[in-house]
Amino acid sequence: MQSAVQLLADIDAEAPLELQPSLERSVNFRLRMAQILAYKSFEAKVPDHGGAARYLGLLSIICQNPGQSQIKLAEAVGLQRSSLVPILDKMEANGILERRAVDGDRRSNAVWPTDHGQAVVADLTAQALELETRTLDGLSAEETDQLLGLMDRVITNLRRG
Amino acid sequence: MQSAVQLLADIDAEAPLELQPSLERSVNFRLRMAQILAYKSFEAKVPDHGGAARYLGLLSIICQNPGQSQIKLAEAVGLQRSSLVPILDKMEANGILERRAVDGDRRSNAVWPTDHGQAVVADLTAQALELETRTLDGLSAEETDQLLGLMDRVITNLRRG
DNA sequence: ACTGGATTGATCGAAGTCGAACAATTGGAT
DNA sequence: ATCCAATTGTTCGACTTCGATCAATCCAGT
Repeated sequence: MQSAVQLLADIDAEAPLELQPSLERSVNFRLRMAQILAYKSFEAKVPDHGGAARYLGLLSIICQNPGQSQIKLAEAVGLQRSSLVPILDKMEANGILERRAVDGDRRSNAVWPTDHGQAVVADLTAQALELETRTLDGLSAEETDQLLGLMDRVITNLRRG
Repeated sequence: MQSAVQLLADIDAEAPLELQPSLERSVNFRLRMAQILAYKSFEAKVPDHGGAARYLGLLSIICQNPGQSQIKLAEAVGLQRSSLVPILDKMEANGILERRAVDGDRRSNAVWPTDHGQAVVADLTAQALELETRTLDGLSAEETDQLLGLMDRVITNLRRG
């Protein structure tokens, strides 16, 4: 059986290029490749909903934790708070979320989903689950659990890094 | 045991924000998070060598497959060929690689590493292996093999997606 | 009550990536 | 030989993210 670790060019190339053998055997390299493929796969097939598809993680957090400040949201998704501003601007303009004033702190905004935003998240989440199903095709329930558990341990290690 | 799947904010936050439960259990979400963490972890600790650290994968390919065209290199690392131009410009200016004329096709460039470029790749590859060791801390050899195998299957699935 | 440092959101410039162009070149069909 | 589509590298404008900075606001210490 051929290793799935080939370079991205292999998708439609004749003579695959090679990496240093030590990199080719690396989990980190696979992480990068899998993430790129998953990202492209998702964005390619999903209606954009005005920027929502790209930031489903963010929007999901907003729905599950309505009323958070922008700074907490930025931290939660690993963006700078300055990067979040135009993203929220766009989603607000598209009627997906609202910025509301916080009483007790006039610096802060509370970010709330609109009804439309909640519907969009539900739709996109369903499509993310479809991608998940495709991603895990052929893996048994036990193997899926193994993979999730091992990835959790890797993530814990990287956090401490 | 607590799940490693928390949002990135948890690194130094008090009250973790939550995702939709279905997303929280997802391999794709973990892929994204792990990749972000690994990327930051690597770039944070490694000397830049004039842009080489960021493009270790590319540089590794160039060393293992010297003389390739820019278009093949771009495909191999998943970049547009237009995006590769300033990257190669910079590395060429820093003496890490060369663009040589190809006899038989005057449109094409052959990209070759310099001696210095090869030394840089060796150095960076060693540091990538260190990150790999940290990433896999606590995993047995069998578990590491399991993880690599499962990720290969996931990647194969994503390719077909 | 006041002051100084911290926090929040916003703004700006720099850098990276993409996609649509473009010029030069190649190769195939006639 | 000649034309026309495809290929290669490049340039350009749009968009995204970051880091530094700013104004407004909050809060702790006095």
